[in-house]
Amino acid sequence: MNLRDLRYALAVAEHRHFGRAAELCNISQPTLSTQLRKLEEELGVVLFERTNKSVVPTMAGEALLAHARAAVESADAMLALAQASRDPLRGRLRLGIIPTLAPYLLPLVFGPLRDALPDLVIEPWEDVTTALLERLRTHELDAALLATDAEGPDLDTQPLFTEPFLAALPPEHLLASQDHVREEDLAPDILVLADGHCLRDQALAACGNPGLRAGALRASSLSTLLNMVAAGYGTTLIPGLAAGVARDAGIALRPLTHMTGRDIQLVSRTTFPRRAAIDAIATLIRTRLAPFADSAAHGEV
Amino acid sequence: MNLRDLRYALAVAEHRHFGRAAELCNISQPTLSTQLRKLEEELGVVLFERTNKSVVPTMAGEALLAHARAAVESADAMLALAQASRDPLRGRLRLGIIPTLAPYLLPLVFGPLRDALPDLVIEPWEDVTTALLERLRTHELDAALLATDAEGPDLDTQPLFTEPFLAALPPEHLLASQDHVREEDLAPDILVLADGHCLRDQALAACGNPGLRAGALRASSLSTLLNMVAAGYGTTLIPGLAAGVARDAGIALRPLTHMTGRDIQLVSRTTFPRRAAIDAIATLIRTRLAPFADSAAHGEV
DNA sequence: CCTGACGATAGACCACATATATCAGACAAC
DNA sequence: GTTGTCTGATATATGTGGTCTATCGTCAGG
Repeated sequence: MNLRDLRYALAVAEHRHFGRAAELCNISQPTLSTQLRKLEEELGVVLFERTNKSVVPTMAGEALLAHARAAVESADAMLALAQASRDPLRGRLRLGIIPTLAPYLLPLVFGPLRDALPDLVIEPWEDVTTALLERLRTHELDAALLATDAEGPDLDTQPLFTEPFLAALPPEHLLASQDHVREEDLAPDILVLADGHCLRDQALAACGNPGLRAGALRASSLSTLLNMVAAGYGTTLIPGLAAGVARDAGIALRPLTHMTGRDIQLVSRTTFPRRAAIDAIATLIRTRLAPFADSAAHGEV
Repeated sequence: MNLRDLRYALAVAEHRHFGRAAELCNISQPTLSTQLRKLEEELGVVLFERTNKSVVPTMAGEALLAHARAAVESADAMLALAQASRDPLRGRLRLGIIPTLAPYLLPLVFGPLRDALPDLVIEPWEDVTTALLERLRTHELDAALLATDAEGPDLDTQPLFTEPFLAALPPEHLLASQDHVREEDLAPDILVLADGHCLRDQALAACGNPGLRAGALRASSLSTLLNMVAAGYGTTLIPGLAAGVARDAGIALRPLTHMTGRDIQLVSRTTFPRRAAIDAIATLIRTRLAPFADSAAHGEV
């Protein structure tokens, strides 16, 4: 059975006239007659009682045509939705973001994104890198903002910007008297995030992977970590975009001697069909973060 | 767009595997790939993200496939209904019957009809001949039981049985003393039905078309007419099947000299597709009325 | 009787769905 | 590495079937 034939039958039912129905369907009258007869044969039911003067649906025909109408309407709804879905810059886009980036980056780019891509509904999802990659691979996310390289031929990585790390110190800390802080000097009393956060590994690596005290703090969020530093419990290493919040908390910030930092990437599946949306987001974030990157390069965070 | 392609897409969505989906659709895998790609091109939307290892619907695809599923389900419902409607002896059949026949014939045949054609739901409709023919021509009825020939090439007439007329007399009437009554003798004080009833015309014609007294009764039903005769207001001529009721009302019945009667016909549109149902009804009524016709032929009503 | 309108039918043509054969990439086993 | 297997994509030939034009049969109106 064919949707086309159903449309033909519905046209006949509506106009009760083969010629006019055929014209409306953009086919010839003989074609309409033939196709309708074939449909009736396939169904085993006569849909219309016809004479030279009249075309009237049978009782069974009325009932069957009601279903045909439902089928055609569903198909039309599908076409209409397809029309609306054609634009890759339209519709939902589920974007994963690591927790040490989301609270500081989103306020900078969410408004501009909405302005530039008004039909793109970005749905942020905050989680650690491994969880985001897992969700990306299972199609529960469409893209993710990470601070690590994503391996594998199934994933596509777009570099967005480099975010420098900063030493975060209690104001009264010895190192706070220096203009620059050597990464290794943070090691003795460094506080870090819980397992799974990429920032934890990167911070430790920058300081030469010191052994941590047993039972040392494993902060569940960067916010907690900052409060601990502000309270004087130790030092840490924070991403540049968190500088504002850290300063407001009364923390002393110093650039690092080796200018270590992390590269923020937009990762997506290579097969994801709405590449245009990914590219648009990447471009906008790059543009938006360019001034920050410049100033960071000069240590003016 | 084609229902077939929608089924293909739904099979892929369900199995997330081209090969197995193709097998289920009884087509080859290349065909499925090609058709799905064409569907996506037609819609302008990628329905599935595919790699060598996985096939996953896109978000837009999920939404579109929901509509596709609705369309396919409607089409399947149509096919199922067609299957059920295939039997012409199944379903509703709107049967018109003239008022001077319905009350006496229906009790004889309705039960047997239900037994013989259990899936045929006969919907009786009582009205005078012209109204029934009008409804027949406008497809508001499928068939009609009439006592007159229906003209026109659009109508088909099946004779069922001949119903003899009987003289109906008050018991004390002069003619009641005779074994047979001559039709013309009923003329002087004959009572008839209202305009439109074929029995009125036939009764008057049988009696030689006598002029009626001004303001004479024009009974709205045969039942009323019988009560008037029973009350001694005059004579009339009744159809044979009403004999029982008339006798119960205390009316004297006598066969007529010229054996006048009326031919009961089953009329339907020549184009009506469920001819088998019409024929089955006609056959059953003929069979059921055969004993009556025999006895009537011998005047043993 | 002729004319016009309508749906049905016949025959030719062409598009398109289909199958077979093959390719290209990814992954696992050895 | 190398090979084998599985995946979906692609190429090409083929046959079904939807479409057209031309024509018929029927009925109603002038």
